[in-house]
Amino acid sequence: MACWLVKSEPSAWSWDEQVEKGAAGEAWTGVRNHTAKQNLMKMRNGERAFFYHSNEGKEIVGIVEIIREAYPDPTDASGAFVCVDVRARRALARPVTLAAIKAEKRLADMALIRQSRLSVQPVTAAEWALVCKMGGVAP
DNA sequence: GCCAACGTTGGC
DNA sequence: GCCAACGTTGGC
Repeated sequence: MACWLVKSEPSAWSWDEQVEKGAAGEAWTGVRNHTAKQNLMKMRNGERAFFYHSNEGKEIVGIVEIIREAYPDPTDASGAFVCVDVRARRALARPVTLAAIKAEKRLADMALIRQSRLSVQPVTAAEWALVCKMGGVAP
């Protein structure tokens, strides 16, 4: 199973808002980048993604699960982009900050660092396991 | 099809 | 608020 990381500015959509949606989840809309779209298209039901707060916080705060695979983004009038539905699974016991990720050599190749502007990105199994460990949750 | 100008993201 | 990275647009 592939692992992912999705970014959101908490002022636009926060982890707390995601948690409030509960098991029903919410559409992950607003992606307007083709590389990010490609990644959305690859997501499969049941896969997990880290929920990262950009700008404010700059840390991974939780884990979401894909509950609906890619479909046309209702917020995109052009019809070119897609969204998926995700539901919150659990918060990290300790958020993993960007600074902590940068300080960890084994995470130097994370897309979060190498492609800082990409809002939907793949995470390797090794990266997933390590970030979970740093965050105090089971992989 | 190239490339300069411009806009956006996101860290600092 | 600044700026680097990078995607997009539009003139040629």
